[in-house]
Amino acid sequence: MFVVRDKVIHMKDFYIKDARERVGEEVTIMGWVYRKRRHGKLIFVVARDSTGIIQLSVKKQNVDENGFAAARDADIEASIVAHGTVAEDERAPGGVEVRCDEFALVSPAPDFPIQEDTGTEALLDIRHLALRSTKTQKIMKIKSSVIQAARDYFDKHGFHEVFPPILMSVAGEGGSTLFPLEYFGQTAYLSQTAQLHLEAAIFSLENVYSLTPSFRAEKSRTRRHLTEFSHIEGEMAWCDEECNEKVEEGLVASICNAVGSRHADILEEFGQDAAYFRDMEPKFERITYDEAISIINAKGLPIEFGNDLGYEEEKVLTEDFEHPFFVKNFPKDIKAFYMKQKGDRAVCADLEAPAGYGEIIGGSQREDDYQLLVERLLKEGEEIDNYQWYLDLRKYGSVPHSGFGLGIERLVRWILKLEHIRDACLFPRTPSRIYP
RNA sequence: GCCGUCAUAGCUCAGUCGGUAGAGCGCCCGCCUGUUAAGCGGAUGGUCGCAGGUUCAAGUCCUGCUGACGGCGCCA
Repeated sequence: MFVVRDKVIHMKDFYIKDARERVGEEVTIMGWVYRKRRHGKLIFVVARDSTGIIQLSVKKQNVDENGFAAARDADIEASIVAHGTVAEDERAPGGVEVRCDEFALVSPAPDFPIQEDTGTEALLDIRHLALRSTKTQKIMKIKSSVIQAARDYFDKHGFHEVFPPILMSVAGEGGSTLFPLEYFGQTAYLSQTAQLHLEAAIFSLENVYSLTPSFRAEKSRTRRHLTEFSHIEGEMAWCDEECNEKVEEGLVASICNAVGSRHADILEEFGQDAAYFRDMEPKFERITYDEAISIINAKGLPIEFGNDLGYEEEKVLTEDFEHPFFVKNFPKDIKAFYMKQKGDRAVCADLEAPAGYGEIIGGSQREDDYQLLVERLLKEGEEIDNYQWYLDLRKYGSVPHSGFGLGIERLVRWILKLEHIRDACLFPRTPSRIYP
């Protein structure tokens, strides 16, 4: 409850998106000043809230003296409450405006530091204010729906959400760089994947997923990397790699369907075809690593068999695909120790987004044999003691199982074709930015 | 870790051959009753990233440093 000009207001009961259905009615707008144009005794205030923007026309003859002064003094991003009648008017942006009979300033916003031509760096320095932009607002709505759709999918398919630890004693994937931290006299690390702990959880819940931040201490300076990202990971007992890919494509297609049908307006504002997402089928093409190598070579980019696909290779490989697709059966030497192997190959698949937006999912069937895991850990120079708990999972009722990790920001970036992955993040963390 | 670019007003930038620091926008003041990131007039605004060097004179040339941005590698 708060008081504006002697009126007690208990809650907001009008959102700007509903203006068109409320033409002719009196409403109370609560929001922030988005734009302002003064014309002497007439002031146009464009207000925004979480749902949209609308023009408020404030005429001196229609409001009292304090109200007019408030409209005159309300700076960009000042918080305001206004009352008036919703009217159709083709002179107003969007064709609807509110003709105000009351206008009050809730809190001023002198010298808001963002204007039209503010550059990337300056915006990142004041991300806590820049996230008010309608662009960020829309991106975060998409991200929210992506996560909701993912949870819906898992729920419908018999998964349980679990909450693995973020504080870890050892690496999840050998070689990757970890953020160390002081933990009561010993060194702990921020999790770079929940996978190992999810593997433990399947012996209780069989099909599990988690949504956690993951951390990578690589000084990656690219449009595809963050040091902290939102990670959806799934792990399934009694599930081979084929089964794994079915879950992955089902999940991604179902997320795309949901976003396509719920947010056609936002997709189109970002230049995307809503129908493409709404109608996406959970049937993604599968190619092998060997086929990928041939395609890349055929396109004139030489790559030797046995090498991992770098960004240039991914870009060339993905440019002709319309939908996301799997690349399967990478040579075992370029993949992680925990993947099941078959001959010289890892039993794995990465899901690549089209048009060079990069890997969205990395997944594999996991090695379920105790001895083979011990051998690989030793070969990589790891301390077996650190992994004893993980090895125990193969000692007590081991089962074939598979799992995957999906990068939420990468998926959102691909859906909206965002320039940079940090645009898909409220407070992006990169090697050079941990503030604000 | 590697390669490259950049750093001048609150923001976006210009600054020629080394010769007293500029513009647009914003903020502030004034005018304006239908604007569409309005328009017109006025005013304000600077440790030229930091340190050193060359020179009568450095935003400009040289050296070092710092920071950010762009790209590679690593990955989701």
